[in-house]
Amino acid sequence: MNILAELRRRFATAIAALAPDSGELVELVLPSQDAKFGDYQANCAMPLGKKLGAPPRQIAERLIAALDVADLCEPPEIAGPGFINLRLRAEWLLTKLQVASADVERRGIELAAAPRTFVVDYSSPNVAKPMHVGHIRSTVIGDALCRVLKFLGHRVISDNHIGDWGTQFGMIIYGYKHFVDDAALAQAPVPELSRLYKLVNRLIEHEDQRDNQLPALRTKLAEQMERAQSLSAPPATGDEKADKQHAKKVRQAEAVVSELRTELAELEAKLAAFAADPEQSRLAKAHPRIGAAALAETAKLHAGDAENVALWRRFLPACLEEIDETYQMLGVTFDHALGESFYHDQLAGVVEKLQSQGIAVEDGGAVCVFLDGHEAPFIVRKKDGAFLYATTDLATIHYRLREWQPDAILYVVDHRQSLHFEQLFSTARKMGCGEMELVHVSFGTVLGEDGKPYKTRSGSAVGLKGLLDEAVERAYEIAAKSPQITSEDERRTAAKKIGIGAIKYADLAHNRTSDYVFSYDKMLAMNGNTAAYMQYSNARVKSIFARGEVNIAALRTSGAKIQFSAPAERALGLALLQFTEALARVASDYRPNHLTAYLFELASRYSEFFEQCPVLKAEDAALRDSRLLLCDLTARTIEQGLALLGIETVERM
RNA sequence: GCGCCCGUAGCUCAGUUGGAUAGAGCAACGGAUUUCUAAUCCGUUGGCCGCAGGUUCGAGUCCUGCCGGGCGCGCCA
Repeated sequence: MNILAELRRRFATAIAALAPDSGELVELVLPSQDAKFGDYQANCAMPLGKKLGAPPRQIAERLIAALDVADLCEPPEIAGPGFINLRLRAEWLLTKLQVASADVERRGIELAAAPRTFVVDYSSPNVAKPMHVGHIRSTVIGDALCRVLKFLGHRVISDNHIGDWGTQFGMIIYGYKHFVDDAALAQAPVPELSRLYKLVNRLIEHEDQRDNQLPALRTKLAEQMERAQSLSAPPATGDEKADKQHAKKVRQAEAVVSELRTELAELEAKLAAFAADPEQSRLAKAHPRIGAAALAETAKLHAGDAENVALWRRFLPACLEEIDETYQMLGVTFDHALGESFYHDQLAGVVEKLQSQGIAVEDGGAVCVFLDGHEAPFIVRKKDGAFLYATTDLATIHYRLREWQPDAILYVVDHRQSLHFEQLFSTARKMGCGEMELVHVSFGTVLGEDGKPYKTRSGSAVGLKGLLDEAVERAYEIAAKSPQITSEDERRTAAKKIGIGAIKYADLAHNRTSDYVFSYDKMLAMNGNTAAYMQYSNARVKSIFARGEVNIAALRTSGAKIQFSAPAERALGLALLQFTEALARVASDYRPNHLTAYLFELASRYSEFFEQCPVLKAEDAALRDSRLLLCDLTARTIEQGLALLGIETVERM
């Protein structure tokens, strides 16, 4: 039951009676922020008053007269400039709670009246490269969105657009041809391939740092120093504004120089450290221009070279296995994992189509799409003939359109790629993709406690597996503290659920559009808006049934009635009925933090209830049953809510 | 140079798309209780919502300009 939607339906009729073309004003029916203003409030009398040229309070009266809510609300009240405050009738709430309680399958949550088809594109790691902290948000947010949309009755197709056809594979092939340890490969392919990738990657990185980055940085530093120098002796113009702007430019130029200096020092230190390792320097000397060589292997693969294609076929399963291990740990699955390689034979066709439609033109040897509002073109074919991820993404849209006819494709990808998606979507629309909604579900960066992007001390990306392991390890301490858990086995299982849950919840609880600071201590805290707190709340609620030896499943369908004997019960009951609204919000703006906020709110309502209302020691059996049912519905809501976030619960904690 | 995003309590973050007196957790301080799991609950302190204008019944939210920060910008993904 979606109370808000129901109230809006009722108001739509009333508004139409006053002003036929003001349907959008139903959006101004909202949950009240303060209980003293009732449960919900309608704020449409003010704009309507303006439109109709009448005092808002008078409009409010006319709205109420035209409004048919007697079955669900107490008589509406007008307050302030014309707010209409609505308080739901207890009997009505109780009826709806009773329905939710008895509905074992879906606890009263209705399926979408108009189901849509969503393709959700998320996670998208590069095979060969170990997954790192940068993949966590996409994976976790995408998974949660899939679960919520599916639960609401939509058709959801999750597709992991893995990078299985790029340069990293060239590196592995190069590594295999020059550094392979055959015995190790035969025994355990995954670690050996991983070793090869890392080795080649490090050599290429070093080469790039030495031959490209270092000189470039030096040049840039010299330029900027010169610039700072030339700025530092300004002619005082007497114009205050111009002088201020000049001073700002000087400050900025100096800051840039100091930043570049630090950068240069760091780079030099890295190169020195590399040179100090005799084995590494030997390899670097033995493999000059390794970057170009790896690219050549990639090019051969793309060109269909028999040996490289065979190696690709041979190595890919092992690489996927490695990734799957992480997904298993996270409890994340996909309907499809159609990677870049799946589209490689469709790319030429995409470019041809763009050109024949006159959307793309050749420019400087490359095939480009020039778009309004963008200076830089969207390049779909390089001058050397190779295709880019822009090309693959367009081919992917075509394939999805043809194969699944989606109403929307969601790309759960970090915000730095927003320009790419703007261009991609514009180009796709030019090519024609109907009414389909294309959404970049963007998110911010995971930061360390210093406020900078989360990195290891040496400056490399933090491996995802290690990150998860550490969370589980730390969660073990929580499990070990529980007097409820007695077996080592249960402790281990609980630690996994608490640790993984903590990481996921911390991520999902933040507004995805902002960056957030990664902190084990905060995410594993037993207080506040964390998974551990929610899991603990749930375990505590459920412990009541065991202690009271209650067969709660039987009670649900026994016909026992829920009643409100105290304000805390009513407040809890109302919160329980608002679960649907939270889910609807998640689905409408693709933001799971609406659900975490709801769950935390629900847990607070439950705490107050639990404090004020004895359950097992209730005055009489009927009240005890009623409260048990409220407890049960709370636990089921928390469990269902966490499950929709991809988070498991524990029985004891 | 151009474009996008951000600035809310000491810290970490919400703020239902323009609604009433801006919220939560942590930290600090003060209370409660013979526990249904004290991993609790209640209260107090703490805010020029970066600054200045504007729009209107009403602005943390919208528009403009500044200040401060992040990110991106032709052949990487």
